[in-house]
Amino acid sequence: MKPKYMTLVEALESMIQSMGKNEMIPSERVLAKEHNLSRMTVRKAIDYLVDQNKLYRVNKVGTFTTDEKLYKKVDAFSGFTNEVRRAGGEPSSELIEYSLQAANKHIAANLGIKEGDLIYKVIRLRKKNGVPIMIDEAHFPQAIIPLNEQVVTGSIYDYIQNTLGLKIVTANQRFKATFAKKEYQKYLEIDELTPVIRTELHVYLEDGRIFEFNHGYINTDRYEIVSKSYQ
Amino acid sequence: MKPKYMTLVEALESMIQSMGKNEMIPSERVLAKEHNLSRMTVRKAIDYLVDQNKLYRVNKVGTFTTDEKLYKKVDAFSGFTNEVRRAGGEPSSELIEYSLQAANKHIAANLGIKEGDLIYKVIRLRKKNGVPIMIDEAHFPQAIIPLNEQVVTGSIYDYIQNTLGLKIVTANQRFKATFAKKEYQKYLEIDELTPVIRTELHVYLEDGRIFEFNHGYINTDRYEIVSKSYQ
DNA sequence: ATTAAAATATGGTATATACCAATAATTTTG
DNA sequence: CAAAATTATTGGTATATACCATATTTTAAT
Repeated sequence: MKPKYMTLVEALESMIQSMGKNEMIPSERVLAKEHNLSRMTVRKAIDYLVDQNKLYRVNKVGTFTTDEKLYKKVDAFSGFTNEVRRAGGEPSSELIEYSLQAANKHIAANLGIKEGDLIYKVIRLRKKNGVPIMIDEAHFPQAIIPLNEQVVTGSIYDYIQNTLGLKIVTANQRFKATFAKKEYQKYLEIDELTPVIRTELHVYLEDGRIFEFNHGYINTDRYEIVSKSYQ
Repeated sequence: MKPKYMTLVEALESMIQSMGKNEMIPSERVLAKEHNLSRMTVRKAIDYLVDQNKLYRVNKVGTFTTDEKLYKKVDAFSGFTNEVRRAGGEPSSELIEYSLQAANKHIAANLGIKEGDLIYKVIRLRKKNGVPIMIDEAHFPQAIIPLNEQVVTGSIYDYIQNTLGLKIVTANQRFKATFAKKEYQKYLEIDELTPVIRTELHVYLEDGRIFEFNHGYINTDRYEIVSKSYQ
């Protein structure tokens, strides 16, 4: 059974969708009355959306929409599928390429394996609610992650954690502004003059082995990278 | 007057400090009784710490400490000067503009203040080892951060923390690929076709007030953004 | 029309209470 | 001693209520 505040979150999300930026939403008391909820429950729903950067509050004035688009959390890495889902979206991916090949020097160095060792190369176009957001080339050492075509069309991270029982502990990510490869521009629905963020990602297992080396191109008009840091 | 849940947050923080990782803290009901608070107030304090990744909950079991110490080190926000220094570089900055002005609608919304409130606008070219890396426009509400020209040429963060005695707790940052403003291109030593990463930064004080809204342009050929995340 | 006072609305905090569902500890049963 | 049943404990959700301090709007006075 879905909690009531979650139902309200969804209602508010679609309301926000149809609003401009920095517009005020109805007050907590009004929302409570409209939805037959207590104000505390309404606050919980709003808390949820404030945490997601979709709303912000101004004390004694009101609660307003942000210019939030899609965003990517940097501080807790869980794979594209889970990240999009957590942000309240419906993730999907289109498989562009899937092959088993020998690692070249560059890939081998980034995975900490020997040149010539077998790796799976997986190129996927990632979408949120059907909208292309990023395209990425992932490389997995066959010796650690035995893939097959069925797994590749789903969430590889769920497979690694649940089926293989491996524990993912850290991810190092680098960001750089650049242009996308020509052959990727059509997938991302951009032209040759649209800058993108290129990510480079190394993901580690508990024992320190790298099981994924990934580089991707993000259309930041559709998917902004967000990071939250604490002191 | 400090809210009660904040007092509990502090008490819990020092408790966490003396505990190991993945250790269970007392239950909400016990904490409520011990501190003469209602359980809802205790939950609010725990919510705060969960959001900061210092605690995590397991439904029907308990609330536990994380291995946050490591995480904090990597992702802690400390301003450009300290960040460059930590990376082993020599930071410096060139003051491009410094003025006191009335906040326009956009700036006011981002700082959570009223349109027309006075803010300091500080534009600086940031360098690492004398090489221009990024340029940023920072905005500080005068009511919170009283600046002067001398402070602006040094580390504003050191001034805020040491002289004003304010506590910086969180920073939200967003990244987007774009091009730099024309007048900034010469400072960054790039041409009009070099993509940059645009950052947008909100920095928060302990009481939730935003004391800095900042947007900057990074020459990622010289300065890549790196993030490390834990699961 | 301007100014001043009053009323209203807002988010922020805090309490007390209640029930749920699943886990973990305890007790009972065989 | 082992298995099963019971009980206590846990976080999750939800309501109703109350008061605060300030921003905004409305009304009244000048």
